Amino acid sequence: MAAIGIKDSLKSQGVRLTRQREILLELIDKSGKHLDAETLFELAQKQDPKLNRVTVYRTLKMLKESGLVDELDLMHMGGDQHYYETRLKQEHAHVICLRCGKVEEFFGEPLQKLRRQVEQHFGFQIMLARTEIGGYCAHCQVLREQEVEAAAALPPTTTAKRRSATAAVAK
Amino acid sequence: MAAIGIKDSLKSQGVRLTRQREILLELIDKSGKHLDAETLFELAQKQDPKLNRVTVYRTLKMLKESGLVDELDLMHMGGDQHYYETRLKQEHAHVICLRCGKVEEFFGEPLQKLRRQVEQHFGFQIMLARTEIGGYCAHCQVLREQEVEAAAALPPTTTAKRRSATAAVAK
DNA sequence: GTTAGTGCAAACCTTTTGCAGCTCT
DNA sequence: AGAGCTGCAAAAGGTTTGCACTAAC
Repeated sequence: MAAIGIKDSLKSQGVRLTRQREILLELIDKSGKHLDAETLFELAQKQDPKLNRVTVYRTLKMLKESGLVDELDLMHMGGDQHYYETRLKQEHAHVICLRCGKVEEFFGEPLQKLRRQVEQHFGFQIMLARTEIGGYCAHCQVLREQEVEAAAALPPTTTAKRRSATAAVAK
Repeated sequence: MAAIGIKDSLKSQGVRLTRQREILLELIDKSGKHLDAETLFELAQKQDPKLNRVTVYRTLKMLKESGLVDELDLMHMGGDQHYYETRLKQEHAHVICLRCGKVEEFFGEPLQKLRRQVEQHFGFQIMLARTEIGGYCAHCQVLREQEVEAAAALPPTTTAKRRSATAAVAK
């Protein structure tokens, strides 16, 4: 398990490996990706009911600052919380369906190319990069089409406003 | 001024053009880019002291949902607030210096290429995309180098922790 | 004249901070 | 032993909501 890599990295930085951190590290690394603080907290509490939410935040902050995990927004799909994933060697974009919430990852050379171009163009030293793409997945495109039509047909209440409402995106 | 385009777009959606919205629209469109809600609020208040902060949030939300402005995080440089810019035809990445806070914009074909690849690869319908790159600008790289060395030299207090602290990034 | 939009106050949600006590190393 | 870490409570920061009043069309 890759969590060992993280543990070693932390130890070499003089960070204490507490019971709480062991739990959180395991969860972040093993559980499916893109956990937010609250979810991580709930999972951790199952293993240690005493573990406090604050510890989760403190640990995430530390991991983020150590460059061991990346913080994502995922287009604020479910509110304004942040999501976390262990940092991969390979840069990737997150593709988020605004209807079903599914998150896909996309690896491709345009990302590396972009990186190189920015470094050259600005003489910039890149520490972290994040690409998030929001839209509708193949499956939801047709469902959304139906929803839009249904909404436009039924309520003869407001007229013009109706159209724009279909562009609204869950916050 | 481009704000007219936005106004027309709103009118065609049946959105009322109030005095408050006129003020906010002008500001968003004319003022330098990347305003956050609070700054926008302060600017707007100079023109109308009665204008409420809540109206700013409501207006931004509406513009965002109408696809007229884009919401940015800018790597959470100054906290967790969001930044806004009128949506450009041309997609671009935001390059943020983590030391001085300067934000550069980068236009380049890798962004279009990435977009096309994601659409093809997943059969995805892209509604919005965001690329943010954090690091150190040419100017701050040397300054940071000095700061890091100074920090490593002076305080002989904590030992190992010292090294990791240099990796810490302003939140 | 309607209905959308505004202001105000209060709530909400996520994240941070202060401090006393606990625990890794 | 002792600095680092945790838990608890409380605060902070950003954003949203309920409701009565106002103003745009």
